[in-house]
Amino acid sequence: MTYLDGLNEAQYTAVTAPPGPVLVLAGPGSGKTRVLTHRIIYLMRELRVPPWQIMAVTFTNKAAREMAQRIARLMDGSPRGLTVGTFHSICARILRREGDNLPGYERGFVIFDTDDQIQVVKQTLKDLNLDDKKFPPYKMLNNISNAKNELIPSEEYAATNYISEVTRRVYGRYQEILRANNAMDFDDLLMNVVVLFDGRPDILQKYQERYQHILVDEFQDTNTAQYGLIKRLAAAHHHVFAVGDSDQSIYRWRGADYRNINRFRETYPDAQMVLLEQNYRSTQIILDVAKSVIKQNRNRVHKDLFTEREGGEKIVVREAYDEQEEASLIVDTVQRLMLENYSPRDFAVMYRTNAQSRALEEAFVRANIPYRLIGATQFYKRREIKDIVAYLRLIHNPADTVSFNRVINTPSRKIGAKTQDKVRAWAAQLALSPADAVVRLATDPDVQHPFTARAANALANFGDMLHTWQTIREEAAVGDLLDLILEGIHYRDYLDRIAKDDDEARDRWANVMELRNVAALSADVSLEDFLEQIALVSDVDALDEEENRVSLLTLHAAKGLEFPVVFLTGLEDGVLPHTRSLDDSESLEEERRLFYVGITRAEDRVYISHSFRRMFYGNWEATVPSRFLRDVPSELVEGASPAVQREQTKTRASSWDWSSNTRSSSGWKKEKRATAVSSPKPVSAKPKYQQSPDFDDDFDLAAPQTARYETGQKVRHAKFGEGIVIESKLTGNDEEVSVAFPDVGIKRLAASFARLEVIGD
DNA sequence: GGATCTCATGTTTTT
DNA sequence: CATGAGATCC
Repeated sequence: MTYLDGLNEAQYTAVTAPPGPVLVLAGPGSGKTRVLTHRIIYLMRELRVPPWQIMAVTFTNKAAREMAQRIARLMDGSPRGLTVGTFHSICARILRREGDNLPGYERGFVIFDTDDQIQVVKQTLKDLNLDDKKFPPYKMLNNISNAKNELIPSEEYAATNYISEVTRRVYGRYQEILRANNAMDFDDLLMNVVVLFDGRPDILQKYQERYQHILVDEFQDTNTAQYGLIKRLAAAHHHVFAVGDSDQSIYRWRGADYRNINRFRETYPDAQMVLLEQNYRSTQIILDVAKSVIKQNRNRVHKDLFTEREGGEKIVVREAYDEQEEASLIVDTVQRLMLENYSPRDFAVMYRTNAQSRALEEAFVRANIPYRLIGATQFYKRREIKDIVAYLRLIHNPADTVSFNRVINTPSRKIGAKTQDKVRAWAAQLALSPADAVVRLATDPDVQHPFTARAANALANFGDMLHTWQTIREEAAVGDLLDLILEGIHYRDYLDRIAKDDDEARDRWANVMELRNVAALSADVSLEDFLEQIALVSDVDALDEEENRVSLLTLHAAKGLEFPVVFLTGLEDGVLPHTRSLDDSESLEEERRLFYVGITRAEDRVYISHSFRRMFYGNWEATVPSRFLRDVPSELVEGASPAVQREQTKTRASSWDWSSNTRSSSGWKKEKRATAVSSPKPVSAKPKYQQSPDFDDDFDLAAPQTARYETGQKVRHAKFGEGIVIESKLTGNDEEVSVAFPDVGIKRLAASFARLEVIGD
């Protein structure tokens, strides 16, 4: 039984538990994926459960992939018929299989993503004559989504006030439109399976018999729909193996409810509970910090995390002056640690909001350290990808009016809004979808239509193309179909036209080619499956995970990952915890869990930073160090306490300009920086008239008022050597100089950091 | 039909 | 500040 050898006692207990409800409370780094995979193998090998009777559910494709891979490795090949997937993909599969039993839907429904949903809500508001200023589409959509996650259909949506009354109507109409488009949104995938099961006990029974064993990962993140789904499937046999950690529940705002963990114990009073408390990731110090942070939350199951990695480096807490300094502190530390055998991939910089990534990126670019931004603009949300996918979707499902609207005049074929309205009205008259109507126009020369010759011609051309694609899509591989589309619509030319510069056009085209590659890779996949795949998969870029780069990511994106060195930034009240959570204790606890998740990602070292001032909506504001820092025991921290650091920053800051042009000369002190900032000394760019006699240039970070470099100047840079200034512009509080260096190429440099020496014009 | 301007807006986002 | 959506102009 080699595969059971390396398990600790608690893991072993969980893996070998007798069939029945099992709840595994797994602390961070306690080997939960290991337990899940080994449990699956145990079921198959020891309990002789056939693989097709096992379903393992995760939230992300990545988690599903990892689990499947680990099983395959341990078993020498993937077991036939084993179901491992996300909630959404498993539900989509069930709905496809039961396509004929779904009231209101036809086979081959498509999946609408968030963008499409917004379009539908806008259409809904128009239909109902509602003002989209008063009822912002995304808010309406949120309400609808929340209702679906709670398994509340539109008819049961409680109209307790004006807003909810409107929401109820919007929700109802929204569903009608989805059905007319033969489309489901993400939430429908879950809810419709539940609805199907509730309406058809025979179908439910079929799946209950098929899936005798159900395993759920990240159980704390389940919402009511997901929990309801599991509960129904397991109602007959109770063979549910749930793994989760309520301390890592950070998706409450998406309907996730960690109380499902308690519900589990109510649903299955005989559930076996297993606590995984041994951590295999972090040092004891890191763990102790994490524990004292999370301890402050109420109503939680206490876990006594421990590790064999005694001691460790103390964590470091630093206050920077502003975001830029915070970023350079981090970059400096990364550079220093890279001299000690760490490589870029060992570092992760985490933040609460995406907006914070900006300053960090700039600092990494400047320092020439490779980084990757995780989860920024998703591949499939890019305009060019959405365009092409819309064509594919329309070919597959002519009822999809959202895609039709997107595509009818993209690239422009001179079919304006007026004509489009006419198309819709005319199609309705013929009882056809707009797409089918346009095809009809192209194929039936006798058809009556209301269009001018010019419009009719343009429409017929489009209809003709559509018709061709529809005809060949049976035989052609998705990749070939895609090529035909690109050619037919001259998409490359279109990109060249709309892009601001060559770079953008090239980027966008590269993305299209990336999509084409994905299509080519799935050569024998049907169009329907391909569309589903790309609708349910978000991270195409997860492919090159092996790249040796520093990771920049939000705390949310960090869950489930681990890094030797972790930087947690923006530990300020208003950022972490976020302003929007300050007046609600539940949200505040979730913010604290975010912090906890961040700390527990680290193996060796944790660096926490906050800055003294931060830009909010265009103005600088002084910050308050995060209340969470008070929960970090000072004996585990290297350096001064936040309060002491704040005093030191104030001393330093008295030299810096507070409101852009006034300077407090009275508090001026000629001392070296109090904290270990090792960034290059900024160069003063103050105009002479502002300088006082005892002015110390070393401390001046204030804005230059005039450009110091101009195009054509010869300059010397300490590292890059001699170069020629090709551009210089003032940016807020600095000057950005582009310099062409013969050996290294063109560099964009911040004048205050680059210390360029002018050597001639 | 496309470019340009103005105005409001402002967490987190596994699918 | 920076972005995006809608209106307005050409």
